[in-house]
Amino acid sequence: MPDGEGHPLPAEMDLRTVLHALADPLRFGVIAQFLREPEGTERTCASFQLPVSKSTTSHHFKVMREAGLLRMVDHGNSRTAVLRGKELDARFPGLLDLVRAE
Amino acid sequence: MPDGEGHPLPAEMDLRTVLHALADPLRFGVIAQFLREPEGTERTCASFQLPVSKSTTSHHFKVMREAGLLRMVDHGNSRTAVLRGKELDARFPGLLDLVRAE
DNA sequence: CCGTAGGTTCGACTTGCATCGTACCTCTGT
DNA sequence: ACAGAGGTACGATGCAAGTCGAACCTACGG
Repeated sequence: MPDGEGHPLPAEMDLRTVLHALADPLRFGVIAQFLREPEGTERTCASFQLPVSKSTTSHHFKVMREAGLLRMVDHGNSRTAVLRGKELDARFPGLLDLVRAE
Repeated sequence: MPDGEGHPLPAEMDLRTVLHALADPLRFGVIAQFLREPEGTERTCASFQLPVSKSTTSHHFKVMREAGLLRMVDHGNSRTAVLRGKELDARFPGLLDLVRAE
């Protein structure tokens, strides 16, 4: 599957979709972990060691990707996820700060 | 039922609970309508004329109340809902601005 | 060339949430 | 005293979302 789709432009991002993505405890935790690391940090999905199966992990990352929270980067061997920090700050100012403050 | 419970203190408010409450289209619409009116505006649940039954409307207002978004005020005859604007701005700065900007 | 690691997809199951109807409560106005 | 308006509580139902296992794909390393 080519990277291709699943990465909305900032203008296409829907606040309710983003809020729904963040409302799940596992997904919220992933975003919160990204915010504790330097801007632009890349991590594999597996590195979070979520307490669910591999397919469920993939599902959650798909939800976050389609909401616009993450960008999946293909590195040949392993794909990595990156928080779309600057784009989210521009589209939804203050939102990530709220997550960070938690 | 006395007003009593169901009104968390700002410190007790949970961001994920609030995000979940806002993720629903009907509830999001209610909060958005409050934001288009003057601070402190009181409205009955029925005044929103949500396209659902009376019991479902009550359910949605309960979710918003327990999340801390609204305060129900008993006026003898009819109870009214008020957006907890200042408290939310203090606890989750920028959150209501995001809803307002939508 | 094959095994392994990291992800995705698919179908099935299960839990959660929105929804409804009904019954009930509390005030108000008549 | 009673009827109606506005809300709440409860049980049941239907659909969406989270979860899983199994199969598959791609790239890398031995």
